[in-house]
Formats: sequence, structure tokens, C-alpha cells
Amino acid sequence: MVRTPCCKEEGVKKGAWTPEEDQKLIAYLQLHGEGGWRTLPEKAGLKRCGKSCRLRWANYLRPDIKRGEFSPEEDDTIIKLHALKGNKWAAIATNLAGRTDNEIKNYWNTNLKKRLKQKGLDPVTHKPINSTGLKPENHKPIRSSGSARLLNRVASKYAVDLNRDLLTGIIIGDPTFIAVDSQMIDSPTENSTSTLLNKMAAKSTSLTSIPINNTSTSSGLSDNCSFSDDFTDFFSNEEISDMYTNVDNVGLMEELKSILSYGGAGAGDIKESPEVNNVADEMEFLDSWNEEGDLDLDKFVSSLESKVGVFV
DNA sequence: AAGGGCCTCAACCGCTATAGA
DNA sequence: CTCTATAGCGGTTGAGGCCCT
Repeated sequence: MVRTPCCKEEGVKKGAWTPEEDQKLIAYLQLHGEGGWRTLPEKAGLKRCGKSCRLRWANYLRPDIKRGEFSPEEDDTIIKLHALKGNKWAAIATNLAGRTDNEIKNYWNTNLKKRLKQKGLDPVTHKPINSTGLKPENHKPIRSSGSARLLNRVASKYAVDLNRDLLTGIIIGDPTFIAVDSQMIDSPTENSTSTLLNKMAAKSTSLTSIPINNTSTSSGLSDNCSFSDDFTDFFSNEEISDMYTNVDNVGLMEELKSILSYGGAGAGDIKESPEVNNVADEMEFLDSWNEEGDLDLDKFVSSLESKVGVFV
């Protein structure tokens, strides 16, 4: 199938734009506004393809574009959003005023990707690179989807109180989110749910890196149990005691215990639950929770599946 | 000074989505 | 419904600058 060229091939200039060309384009767009890119080059006196004009304007000449070095805050935002959205540069760019998708993409490929690698993190998954060199697909999925169900359950229960990004990070086991939010543990202004989930996240992260040949139960959980077998999988006796002394935590502790108990039936087995009856319902909850639509649930779920086994 | 390798980033390419005739 | 134009996206390329020998 022959594609219609976006412009006549003959006489069309390619390559770097000259200041004169930029001025012609700016002058035309200031006078006539954006649009009509196909006919623009001829009207503006440019020997360029309309698409080239549009890109030059969108990525370089637009007056609202911020140029110069990225701030540490912008770096942080990009890394977090990349963990959440992957290579969706346009989506990431909407969260950084004045930055274009092209600029962010280049910055990622030349700087941030290397920085993550230097920190021992896989720039694709944002997870620690296994020292054995084994890729994630060479890992045995951990026993059951119980942990996925558990985390979904926690999500469904506490989503109202939690920062969505933090919760997403927790569910995909992203160490960046966990690290960023670790200060919450000691913060008197944060609710205890964050503290508990941080602990659970740390635990779930440790569960996701069992090499394929490791048939032992180094995680401390047997093949037939999920997170749920014992509350002490997550907390030391001292920590549990400390939390129980805080009256505000008692209800939460009981709720978490009930949630953790729920997942204890073993691989693939789902018990009745007062709030959510099956995994599909849980995904429906996440879907509705994701009203803004900026969380890629497919990626979210496949990420879970890669770490904890088949989710649905 | 020369030149080879590496890095950066603007620009391009190929594709899909969408709107409108 | 089909076709065409346009917009937008993500991956890739290559010119130019920098650094090292």
C-alpha cells in the first residue's frame, strides 16, 4: 500500500533550520495562528514540509517552551511518571510545564536512563537489576496470585486515603516510590495506612526477586501460603506492639489482619469477601478508581503478573 | 594540531487515531 | 462506509560539538 507523502518531495529542504526560516515560521504563525500545516510552507515562503514546520514549532519555537537544564524536581517527576506510564512521553510531558515530549524523551535516553542504571535499577522496570544477570522473565513467578489479590484488596480499601502514585508504586513494587515515601513512616502528619503499606511494599518487593533455580522458601513463606498466613510476615513483634499502643491504629490493624487472612487459601483460591467477591471485581474497582485514566491498567496488571504469577 | 570516538538533541520517519467530506 | 487530510506519537537518525589520545 502506497502512503501519500505528507508533502511534495521535490524542492523540500531537510535538516537543521536556519534563523531566517525560524523567523518566517514565527511571523506567519503569529499572524495566522496554528493550523493548515500542509499549505503553510508555501504561504510562509518556506521550502519545508508542513510536518517539519509543525514539529519545529511544537518542539522548539513555541513561546511557552521552557529551555535549559532540568531541575531535580523535574528529574524526579519524570522518573516517577516513567515508572507509572512507561515510554509515554507525551503523557509525561503534560505533567511538566514548558517541556516537550521530544525533549523529555531525549533527556531520558541521555541522562536519566544512565542514572538509574548507575543506581543498579533497570530503566525499563525501575526494579533492581539482579546481580546474577538473570532477566525478570527467567524468574519463577512466585507461588500464587494471592499477593496480587491482596494488594488489590488493600488498594480497594485504602485508596481514598492514599496518594494514588504511592499506591501504584506499592502495587508494582517500585522502589523509587517506596524510597520517596519512606519518610512517611516517621512523619506524624501522615496516616498510619501509609506506614503499613510501606512496610508491605518493602515485603512484596523482597518477594519478587527469587531466582528460577531457588526452590527454597527464602522469603519465609511456604509454597502454599501467600502474604496472608501471618501478620508477623510484615512486622516484628515489637512493631506490632508499638502500633497497637496507638489507639488510632487498632481498627486499621484489625482490618489489615482480616484482609491478610482473606488471602490465605493458597494459589488460585479465592474466598468470599464482604467487599469484593472476585478478582475481576477488584480490577473493576481499580478501573473506576483510575478515573483520570492516566494509569495504564494493562501495564499495571502485566507488571503484577510478571512478578506474582497470573493475576486473572 | 589532527582525527577518531562518543554524546547530545533537533529533526525525521513511519505509524495510528481522528475528523470531516 | 470509504477516503483523505491532519495531528500526534514513539522510535530512530545523523550533524555537530566535545573530549581524549
